[in-house]
Amino acid sequence: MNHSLDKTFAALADPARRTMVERLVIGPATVSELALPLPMSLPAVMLHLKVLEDAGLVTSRKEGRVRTCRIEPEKLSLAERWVSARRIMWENSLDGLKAYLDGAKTEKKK
Amino acid sequence: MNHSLDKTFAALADPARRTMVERLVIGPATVSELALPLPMSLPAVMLHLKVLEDAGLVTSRKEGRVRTCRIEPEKLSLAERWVSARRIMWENSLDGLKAYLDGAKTEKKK
DNA sequence: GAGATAGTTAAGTAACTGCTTGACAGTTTG
DNA sequence: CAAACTGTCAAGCAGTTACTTAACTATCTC
Repeated sequence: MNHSLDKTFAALADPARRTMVERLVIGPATVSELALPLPMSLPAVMLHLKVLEDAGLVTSRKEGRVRTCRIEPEKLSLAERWVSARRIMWENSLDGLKAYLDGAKTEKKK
Repeated sequence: MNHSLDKTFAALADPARRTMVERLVIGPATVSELALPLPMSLPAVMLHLKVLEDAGLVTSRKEGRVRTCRIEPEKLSLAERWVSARRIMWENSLDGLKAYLDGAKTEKKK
């Protein structure tokens, strides 16, 4: 469980991989399409793809000589839920409540 | 901007650091308190704390001989927003729409 | 079947991470 | 002041990450 979050967050920590994810949320893409905007060699892109697949964020299938990649959004929302749960916990804490109220006050001042 | 996300996600990719964050959303804590559940030396915890501070997820202040750490939730919600924006994009894509409808169907079957 | 296309493997390298132990510094407390 | 407490610095080490280039395989297209 935690191990899964490790890999998900680690995968998202790299700008090249986030760029790949940003492309894939629009729809499936080939390896070359993913590589297009990235300033690196194809083998390097393959390694990033492997990291994303290992994290379960992306799956791919090879048909003929083309590998088509698509996003796997469950791991994405797993990460989202972890973060939002912590933010909510913080909002329910005294520390967070105070900061929230202060924030609301300065918001009004605007 | 992207650089900030790099550090935030990288910081969250480590279980020790997530444990520290989980402690801090409850309220401020000292370095020793953060170290208590972690299976490592104090200097190691300091390094993790440095990573969290570098990412802007945590701030700390030393009073006397005690360093008190507290969470800084803005970076947390920055990461949250990046992920949720991508999930929403995916849901609006044909790929995501299809998967969503399929999901709703299997959900009904239950 | 020759050549272009799309991807893969291998080998090597430079930099970064995550830890350790040991020595040390500043701050209370008895 | 001496001892205990809380944290910090430094050196060093093992393992991982993020690439590179070069060579290769498999698949289409003409």
